[in-house]
Amino acid sequence: MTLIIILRSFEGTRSTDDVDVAIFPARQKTEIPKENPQHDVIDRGQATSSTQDGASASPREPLFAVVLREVATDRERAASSTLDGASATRNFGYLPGEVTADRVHLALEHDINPFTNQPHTAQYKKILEGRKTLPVFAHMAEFYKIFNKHQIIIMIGETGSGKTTQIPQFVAYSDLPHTKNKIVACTQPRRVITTSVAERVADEMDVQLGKQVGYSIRFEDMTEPGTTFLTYMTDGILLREAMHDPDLSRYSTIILDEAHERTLATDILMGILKTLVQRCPDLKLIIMSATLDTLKFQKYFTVSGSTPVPLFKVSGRTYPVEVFYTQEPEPDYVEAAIRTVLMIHCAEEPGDILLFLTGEVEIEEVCRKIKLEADDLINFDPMSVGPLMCIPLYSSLPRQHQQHIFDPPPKAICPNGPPGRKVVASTNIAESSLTIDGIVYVVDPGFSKQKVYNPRIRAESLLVSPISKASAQQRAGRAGRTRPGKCYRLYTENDFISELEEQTHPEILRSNLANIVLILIKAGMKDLIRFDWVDAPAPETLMRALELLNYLAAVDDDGNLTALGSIMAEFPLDPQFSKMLIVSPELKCSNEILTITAMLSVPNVWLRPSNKLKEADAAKALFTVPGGDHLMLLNVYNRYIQNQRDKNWTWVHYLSASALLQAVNVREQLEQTMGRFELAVVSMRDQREMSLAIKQALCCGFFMQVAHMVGGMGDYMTMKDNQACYLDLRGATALHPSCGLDTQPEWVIFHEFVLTTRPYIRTVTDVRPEWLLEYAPLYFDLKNWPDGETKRALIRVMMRA
DNA sequence: GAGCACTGC
Repeated sequence: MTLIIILRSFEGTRSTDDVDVAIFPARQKTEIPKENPQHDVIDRGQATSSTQDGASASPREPLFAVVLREVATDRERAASSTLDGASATRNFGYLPGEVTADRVHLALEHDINPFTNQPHTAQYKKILEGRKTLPVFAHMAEFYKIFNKHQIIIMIGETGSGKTTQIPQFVAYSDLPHTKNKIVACTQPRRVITTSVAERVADEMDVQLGKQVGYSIRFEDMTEPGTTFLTYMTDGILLREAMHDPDLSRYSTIILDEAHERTLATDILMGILKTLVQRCPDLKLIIMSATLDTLKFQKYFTVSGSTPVPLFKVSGRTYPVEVFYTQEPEPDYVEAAIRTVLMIHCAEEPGDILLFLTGEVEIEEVCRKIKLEADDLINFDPMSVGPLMCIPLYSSLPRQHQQHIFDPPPKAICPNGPPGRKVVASTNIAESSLTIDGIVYVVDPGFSKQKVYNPRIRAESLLVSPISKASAQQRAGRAGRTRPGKCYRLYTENDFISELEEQTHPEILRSNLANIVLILIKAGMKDLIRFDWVDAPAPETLMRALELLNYLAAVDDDGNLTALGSIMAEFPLDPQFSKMLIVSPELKCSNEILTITAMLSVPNVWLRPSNKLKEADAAKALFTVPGGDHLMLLNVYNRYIQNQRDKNWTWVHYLSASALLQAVNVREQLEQTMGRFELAVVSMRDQREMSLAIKQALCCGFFMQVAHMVGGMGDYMTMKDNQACYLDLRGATALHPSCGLDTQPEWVIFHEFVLTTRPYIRTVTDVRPEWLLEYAPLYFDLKNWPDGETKRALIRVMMRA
């Protein structure tokens, strides 16, 4: 078994990467030092407007019409040598890869849009004037000097430098992708930014969105093949494309933006592109990042022995932020945060406050307390303290509630009274995804919830952990977007310097990689140990991923992709789900499995507002079905469809309308993928038969997420892996209280393992052990199991059969 | 008898 050898070789190189959870030293009280504050002034970029040189051109001649002709003649010249080089001068030197900033300025000032040959609209000039004030714009000449000469560039562009909108346009002028049927791509980690930036750039280039400039995100392709030459896309989309076309041959230049965020997809793309650029000398690559880990990228992309990949730096345009630290560590950051907010409210100039917390419950609690305290202050002294409004912000908050962060601060209570102030208490969503205008003060306790993956128990879980220096800097920066601001860090400067990691651990070191490994194998990269990772994941994580894929029969014992695995890779899902979907037509329940998969792929649909807990639980109980939580999700979805996806209906039943709508979209997309492989969408009439079939399908995908009740007291043992199925109850878990089962079945399949007040399994359905033995004989090969209650139970099941 | 940080295909 080669797979075993591959796995062994992982074991041999093991350097398990346990995530450090350093907690700040405990201590007594907080003081915000007002005198002698520590300054941490954030670089203020200059807004320099570019200067135009005197290169003259007849203003009416369409420039790119000339370019197109020139390129054509260039090709002819190469073919027949009938033309001399003079034409290049006549046509302002527009040759791919040879353009200069002077020429581009000329084109920008021209009356005719070179990309459409239409006269520019009135708004074009107006927008152009704005663009000229962006810091990046002043560095155009420098950019072309580097870009024309090098295949790879690392760009450091701080917040507000304009890199995301301008650099792809600069590239387009140099690559002239439309003249050679190529595309310039710029990836983003998030969908909203992708679409809004594309829209902005289409305006700047004076073209219609979806024509020359477009975007591509899941569920929405706003591009026109043959016309679009600049595409903004999410990194996941490009990764999917790389799976099908490892040469990414459509592209002339690929720009990976926000590389410092180190999303899974961007990390893998960096690995793929590093080898790809060596193979394809015509492909250019720009890595754009906001922080100084660009040196790491530079080192990574520089092939040993050759000259270093050039760095191109443009400073940002933000206002200085003064940073304060506490003199002593804070024993209770929540309490300290409340005190700091109130202190700012009483003592500081008008300006809104952004407070970073870790999760929904904490945020709601803090908002409630701040409101109580602020009301007390007003009652006590209405003439010196203004009203304070505290707004929660986290992603599962319904959209219309999220909108409140844009509300103006409350008005003064009496005509000459002190003005009101707005506090936004937010999760990390406000660190990079959402920008709130008017924030002048940031309160940063220094923690966030972070995903950690423990390959040994195969579980991802969320842990409240200290943030990184980079993250703290990002949070502070949020105070300086509209005017100079202040950031109060609720930890000591010493802790900042010595306790915080430089960067947040990249996602790839904190995730289950089964999905990624399948994509890489499908893209032809079988040798995962030698894959050139920016940061290599723990060998054990890779081993677990390969092992899972092998159990699911997606890869064979030699580590080769099977026919089944090849189809599985096409689904935008974890491999357990795709396996389950692919077998479901045989079990005559693919219609239902599609729905269950969609429901489990979107955020939690159950709303539970803190002031309506009982009502929400009662509403949820109405959806209960005997079979378990998976069938309950199916029931909710079907009722949602029966009720014409009515928002009102979702509201009265305490269901998330947006999550359900997402489920509809996901389901549609999965159904399309099923269709591509002629997997039928079928149902059974008999309800009892059907629920049995659904549970069997669940077993086909999730046989590794089985728990067995031991001891009869509601303690369950999860089967972490063949080796660790001990009687030891330290590993015992329980059904989560949200579970809809009214009994405690002996064998269950669970969707999530959560670590909160204790280990829980959530979203649970009872199954029969004989199905497990039937559908996953490889995994349940008892020869390899240690003795124990679970093994004995399984042997009894075998004997019965 | 609890609590889903945040993205992405």
